Formats: sequence, C-alpha cells, structure tokens
Amino acid sequence: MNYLDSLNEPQREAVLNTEGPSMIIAGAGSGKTRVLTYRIARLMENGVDPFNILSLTFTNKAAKEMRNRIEKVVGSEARNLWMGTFHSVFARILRSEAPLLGFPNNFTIYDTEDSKSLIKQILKELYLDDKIYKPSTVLGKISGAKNRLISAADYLNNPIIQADDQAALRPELGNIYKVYQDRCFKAGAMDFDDLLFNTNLLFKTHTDALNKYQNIFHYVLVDEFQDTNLSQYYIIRKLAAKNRNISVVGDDAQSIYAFRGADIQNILNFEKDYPELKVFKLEQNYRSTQVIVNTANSVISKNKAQLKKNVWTENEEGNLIEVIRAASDNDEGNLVATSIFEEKMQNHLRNSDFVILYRTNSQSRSMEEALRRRNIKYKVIGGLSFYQRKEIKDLIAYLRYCINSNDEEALRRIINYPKRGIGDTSLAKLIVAANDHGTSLWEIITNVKSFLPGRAGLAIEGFVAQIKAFKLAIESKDAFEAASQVAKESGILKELYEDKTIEGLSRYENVQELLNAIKEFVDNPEAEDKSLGAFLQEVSLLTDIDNKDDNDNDKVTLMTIHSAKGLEFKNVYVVGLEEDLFPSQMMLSSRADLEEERRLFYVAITRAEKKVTFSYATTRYRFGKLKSCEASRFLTEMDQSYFRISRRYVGEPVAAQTVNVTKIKVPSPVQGRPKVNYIPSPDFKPSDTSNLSEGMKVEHPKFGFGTVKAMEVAGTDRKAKIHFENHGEKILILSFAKLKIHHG
DNA sequence: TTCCTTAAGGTTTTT
DNA sequence: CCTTAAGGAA
Repeated sequence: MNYLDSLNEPQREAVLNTEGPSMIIAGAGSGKTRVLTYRIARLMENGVDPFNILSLTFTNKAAKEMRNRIEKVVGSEARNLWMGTFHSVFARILRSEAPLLGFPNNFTIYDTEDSKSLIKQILKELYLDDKIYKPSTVLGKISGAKNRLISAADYLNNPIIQADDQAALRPELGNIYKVYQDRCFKAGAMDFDDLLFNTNLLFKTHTDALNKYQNIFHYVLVDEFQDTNLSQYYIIRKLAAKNRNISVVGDDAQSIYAFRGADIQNILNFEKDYPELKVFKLEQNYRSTQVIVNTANSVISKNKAQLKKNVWTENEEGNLIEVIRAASDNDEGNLVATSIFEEKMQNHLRNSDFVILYRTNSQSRSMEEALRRRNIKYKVIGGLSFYQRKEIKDLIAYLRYCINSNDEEALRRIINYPKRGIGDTSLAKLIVAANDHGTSLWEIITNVKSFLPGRAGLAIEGFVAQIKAFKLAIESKDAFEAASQVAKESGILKELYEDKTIEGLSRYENVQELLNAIKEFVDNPEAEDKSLGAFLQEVSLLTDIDNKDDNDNDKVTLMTIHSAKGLEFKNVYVVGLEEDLFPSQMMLSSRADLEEERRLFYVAITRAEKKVTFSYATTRYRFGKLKSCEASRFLTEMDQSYFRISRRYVGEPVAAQTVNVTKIKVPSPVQGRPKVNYIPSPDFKPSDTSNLSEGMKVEHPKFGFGTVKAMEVAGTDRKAKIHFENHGEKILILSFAKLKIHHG
C-alpha cells in the first residue's frame, strides 16, 4: 500500500475513489499517469478482475507503458486488462460482432488514402468536379458527420445541413456520402470513423450485444478525455450505463484535436449526464521548473474559454527561456543544432534529453540537415510513416485483398501492379459491371471471360489464379511464410530489385523490413492471434508515436507538437514561431481556432522539465519561394520576463557566448480591470526603437498607449518596462515588440 | 496500354 | 520545393 504515500492529497483521493462516476481534471505534468496507473492497480487489489476493466488511452504506446507500470505493482495479471486506443479496442470488438451489422469478420480498415481514392472514384462516376468537391474536403465533411453520429440518411434528411450545402454550392455532398457508405459496405470496409460509428450502431441496434459488453466492462476509464468526440463519448456512456463506474481524465487546456471532431462539450455534458459526479483537480506540477510553469500559464491565460485551474509547482526556478532568432530556416536549424550540442556538453546530457517540436511535419527537413551535419543522432516521429510508403502499401494491398476480396481499393492498387496490361479502361468496365449486376468485383473478375473476352480478360484470369494461390498459402502457412510468398510471386520484390537507384534499393529494403515485422509478429509469444488478418489490423491502427524503437535510443527526437502530447523531455525546442506558421494561417479565421493553436503552444511548452528554447526565422522557403516572416504573436503576447535573447545570430561564431541578464520580476497583471481589445490608430506603423528611452510615450498594437518606465540593455538583448494605461506594466523585448513612439 | 514530358497545385495537425 | 494529374506519342 506504500504507493499511496507517494501521492499528494488530491491524487490519493482520485485513486481511492474507485466507485461511481468521476472526473479528474489534471493540469500538465500533474502526475495524471501515476493516478491512472494506481487507480487501476487499486481496483485489482480490491479484487476486480482485470478482464472487467476497460482503459482507453490516446496511443497504443501509452497503453503499453501503463500496462507495464501496473504490472510492476500488481503482477502479470495486468496483461488481461482491456487497454488501447478507442480505435483499436472497438476494432477488436467489431471483429467479432461485425456480422450483426452485415459486415464480414475479416472487414478491411480503410486508411485516409483509401478513403480519398474511393471518393475520387465516386466523383468520376457521378461526373462531379473534383475542384469543387475536393476529396479531402468531402472526406472531412463525411468524417465530421460520422463523429456527430449523423448517418448518410440523416444527412440527406436534415434540412439544415441540406440548406448549408446548397448555400456552399456543394449540394451533392449528401449523395456522395451515401454512395461512399454503400461502396464501403460492399467492399467489406470501414474507415477510421466507421469503427466508432458502427460500434455505436451495434450498441443501438443490438441490445444483447450492448448487454454483453456492459457486463464485461464493470469499470471504464478514459484518458485524454478532452480529445474525445461525440461518437466516442456515446460509446463509453452506453458501456457505463449499467455499472456507472466511469472515470475520465483530461485537461481542457490541452485540447488540440477539435479538427478531428474532438468536442470540449463532452466535459460539460459529462457533468450533466452524471449529477453524482465526483471531481478531482490535480494542480501541482511535478514536471517543470517555475519558469516553465509560469510562462505556460501566461500563455493559456490569453484564452477565454477554459475551466478554472491553477497550475503551480514547488520545483526550482530553473533556466530562463532562450529565444533564438535566425536569418532563415536553414540558419534556424544550424542554431538549434548548435544549441543542442552546447547544452549537451555543458550539462552532460544525452541526445534523448532533447526534443525539437514544430507545427508542421515539413519543418523537420532543415532541422535534420543541421543535426546530420553535426553528427547528432536523431529520429523523426510521424511524417510519412513506414506504413504509408508506396511499396509497403502495395504489398499490404495484396495481403488485404487475399483476406477480403471485396476490398475495392486494394484491388485497384494491385490489379495492374506490377504491370500486367490491365489498364484504366478495363478496370472501369469491371466496376461498371459490378455495379450493374449488384455483385462484388470479385465475382466479376472470377468470371471475367463473359465481360472482357479479349487480351485484358486473359491477363485478369492470370491475376485471379495468382490470388487464389495466395489465398491457399495464407490458409495453410503461417503469416510470415505466406507474406513472403506473396512478395516474391506477385513480382513486387523483383520489380524493386531491378530498380538500381538509391530510392529503389531502399524500397526493396523496406519490403524486407515489412516481412521482418511480420516474422516478429508471428514469433511473439504473447500475441494470442497470429493470423495475417490480425497483423494487418494492428498495423492499420498504429499511431505515429507507436513506431517501435530501435536498439539505439539515445537520439534527439523530432516531431509535431500534436505527436508530443503526453510526453516529456528535459530540454524542449519549439521552432518556427512565426506568424502564419504557428499559429497556422489556416487557424486565424475564428477565435476558437486561434485558441486551439494557443493550447497547442501550451502543450509544447509544458513538455519541458528543465529548459525551453524558442526559435524563429526571419525568412523561410515556402513552396520553393523565399518568404519573409514575422515573429509569432505568441512570442509577443506572453510574459517575457523570463526570456533571454540568445546572441546566436547569423554570421556569429558558433561558440557564441550567452549574455548575462538579470531577470526583471514582472508585477502580477492588473486585477479587476477588464482588458478591452485595443484597436490601433489607423496610421499605426512600428517605429525604430533603437533610441527608445525612459519616459517616452509609445503605442502598442494590442496594449494601446503607455510610458517607458525602465530600459535594460545587454548587447543585442534589449527590454523595456512599459506601463500601459489599460494593461498595467509589461516587459517587452524590443527585437519583436511592435511599438510606435509618440513624440511630445 | 504504357511511358514520357510538362503543368499545376499544394503544408496544418491524426486515428 | 515536392508530388501528383494530365496530355501526347510510341
């Protein structure tokens, strides 16, 4: 029972309160994972069978780690817990219940690429313009509807939605949605959103199935609750309806997935749905220094929509936050890499103590180049993941097709790869035939002679014979041997082997790597289902962060801020802090979007234990063109009292010295006075501030008019303490604060 | 049907 | 800058 002693009061209460509904509001770094771990351990110690506990996490990796930690407390029984992401847990359940909904047990899971490809196909068939109905937009609409549990029929019958689509000049959206669903159904396929939508459907239409799972899951726990969507919320609410032992953990300040349908309303609904709810607030931060916690708080305080929470820490004050300004994106990479190198040497750190976080995946390039030049080992999370590579998807499409021969997207991929003389026109004829006869493509191509008598028909017969042989192999051999046979006899390996370019070589190696992964899967003694189908399912639901580590773990990590959720590092670099990049220019149109960007920034800062470094570039290549950039508004709006401007500017020697700056304590913000949005004078133009001095009157585009109270100059690092009429005292850094000097 | 050249357009974030 | 779509010739 000693673990209880290691918890603070609210943590302990949250752990001990195992019965009934509860909500744990957990600030960043407040020991949320510990609480969840011990809570589950506690349940098991109280005699609850692990088979009766469902714990939903945001990544499979988080589930695995938590399982290991619980195992350390209660032993190997922890393996029997139901743990995983929403998608993987309910895919598993659907795997056995799918026939109730008319799907085969071996249904395929379409990834985003498959979905878009199908939408393109449908647009062609309906003679719709893909400039107006852009596949990604259409998919987004369909996804949004599904996440709010609106079926295609509901969509078509809803007058408000129809009016909206009419007004947006996209009246056919509902129709596309309907055709898309029909085609998925016929293909025996579900997309990511269908996994959740169909789980809801299952529980709604089959009370016996619902009862079954209600009786299995006596306890339901949900991590990262702020990032669940309505569809997910309904699932857990249904599951918990009988026992009402439901516990959710989240932090509204870290909600960053609204674009995926996540709805902060879920937190409010939760309070309404469970009036007997117990709420626990974890506010003490154990992860970060005071500098980091205070800075992060100053960022998030700019948001209007938030729950009341006071995150604080007893940790040391810690390093100042360093701000690097670079001349270009490449320069930014160099300065960041140099900084990492120096920090590492000075403080005896490991590569793995560092993370570089950015808004978009494309920003990794300049960082990678700079790190490589300095021989600093790194790994990139996300981006084009292994399983999204063309050669991998091709082989997987063969395997998918052997398991589910109605899988239209897989067929489209492989029917003429490697080339066997079956072109678009032949395939189009087959699809038309399938639609006209109301049968599956597989039935058409197994009787191809009656539809395509010529040379193309012959080629298809050869293809079908091959697939039949593969199916036999999959039935009689283990997954690895079968997949190897498919790779060889399909001609994929040969095709890649003959490509002697560097890319070709690496593609060949990637396919071998996939086969290795299947081998490993088959050899894993813990896996209960070693079938090829099980492998494919697991692989299709991997998250970026789930990619398994190689043996050498001492690497600098590069990833998007989204991927970094839930992780922590000693030193964090948040790079590319420029207007239009972060916040992204796509997110400037509404207040809600901008607030989400700010929460994202908050998440980035709060990953750090010891030190945060910000960087931005004044020019950056975008679409192959050099564009000039401005420092992000996030830099200008936050509390800058802990900033230290790095002297790492272009042209300076690599071993630039750091400036010694005494920190100015910032007075707490003026209380009680409402902060009105200041509208700058129409002729507002930032002045040259190199001669700014005490007593001058200035105008700031956000804070309005003020008087300079004090100046502090240390090399290139210049700060001004300014008293603003409506916002009190602020300390601004002159290299990016925009100020107009008013004379007289 | 395939392969080559050229043009256009695209970067948020992810299960 | 990159990748993908489209168009034309063998």
